[in-house]
Amino acid sequence: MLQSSARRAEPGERLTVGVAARLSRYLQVLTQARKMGKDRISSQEIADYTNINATQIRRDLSAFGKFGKRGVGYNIDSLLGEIRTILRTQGQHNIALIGAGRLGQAIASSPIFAEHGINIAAILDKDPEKVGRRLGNVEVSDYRSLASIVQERNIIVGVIAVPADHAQEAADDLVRAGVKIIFNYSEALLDVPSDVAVHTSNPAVELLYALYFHLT
Amino acid sequence: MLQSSARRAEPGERLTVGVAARLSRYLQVLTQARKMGKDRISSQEIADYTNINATQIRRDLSAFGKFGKRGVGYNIDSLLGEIRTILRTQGQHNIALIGAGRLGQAIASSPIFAEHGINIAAILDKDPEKVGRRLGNVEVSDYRSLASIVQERNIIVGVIAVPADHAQEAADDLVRAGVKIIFNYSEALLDVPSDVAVHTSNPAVELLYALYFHLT
DNA sequence: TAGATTGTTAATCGATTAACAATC
DNA sequence: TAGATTGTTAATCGATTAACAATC
Repeated sequence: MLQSSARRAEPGERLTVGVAARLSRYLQVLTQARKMGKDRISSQEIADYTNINATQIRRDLSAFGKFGKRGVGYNIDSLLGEIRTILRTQGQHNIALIGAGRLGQAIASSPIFAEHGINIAAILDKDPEKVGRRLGNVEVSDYRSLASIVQERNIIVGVIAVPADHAQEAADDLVRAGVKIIFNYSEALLDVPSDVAVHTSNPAVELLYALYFHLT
Repeated sequence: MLQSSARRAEPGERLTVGVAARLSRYLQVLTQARKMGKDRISSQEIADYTNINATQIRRDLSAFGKFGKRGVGYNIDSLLGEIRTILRTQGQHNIALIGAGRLGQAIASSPIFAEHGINIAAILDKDPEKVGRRLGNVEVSDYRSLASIVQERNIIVGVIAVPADHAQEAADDLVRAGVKIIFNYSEALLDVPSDVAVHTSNPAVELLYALYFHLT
């Protein structure tokens, strides 16, 4: 028997939610560490930046292969490649940004998406003043052309950066255009069909939760 | 023996990370549902908005008391009060926003913090052009007065909304001023003492993770 | 070699879920 | 009453952690 008792994940196997979330965070740390000129990193260093236990990190990684060197750590470039393969995020992904207001402008001008191979392929707004202007590298399009743009530019994610009172309308239009993943930066609760995934980002909620651990 | 086998949490007991995170999310849903004019809600409705299992929600809540009515659901106002008591977030909390650029402006003009009793008590920027202007209800202060403002205005949280290359400097200055909770909206990794909690928000990382479940 | 760090085990703890009686 | 939904049990599964041999 060559098979050891340690379980190694099958290639086609689906990750659990927890593992996928943690691998994504390792990806961010590795990306930044590389930018800072490092070429290797230990599980303890990743732990310091993510607040994820170092043993857990080694365990997560060793489920897919032996990526590290004992006594040395992990090579950042090769680990980045391994995790991208596991998460299947090697390619380029196109997203549409709804809303060219202050938040939309902040998102469009941030390098945060490009760094991870995510391409803002369209920015849409209803305001004629904003249509035609450039934000980042993208020209703002008329909101009414949402459906055709989603189809033409192969967009799979919609990012909602409009005030709460227009968020549901944007979600409805994205769903009608065929988008299955929505990131919601308004505080509104969105009603969508069950095959559409909504991620609502609410800094205030995260803050309340952080405060709890500070106050106790 | 009046004591049942179901364990009820002690008043002084510390919540686990998972419970505190989920309670915070219930808080958000309840806040929004109330704004939409509802006065009661079922565990299934909360489940639909949070993607947290309805049984888990009932279990989380029943650990602290019998807050619902069978056949009816939960009263939104009273449940809000109960959760706020559990999370000890009844009061007003003061935060400082570092950076009055596009992201800072978006955060300052959003109702998302005020809705949860979080008060943006100061906004700081290095740019003389921005100092003195008003964002939301707050006048932008000179970055150099950070330390004195943190002390005077009883600020316990710093929100970093500056470009990555200035984020570490902002973190260092916040730590020196005595702030123990930092929200980092840049993509930089921050080095801070171990008694300071850093929450880095990275939409790209969350997106990669959402994509994984979409693609598989 | 000596020191550092991985990969793995084993044990524990909390999260998750289906099912259903209780009860509004 | 009939229908709906909570509160609770019981069973399972994944997360977490300390410890340490393997090995770079």
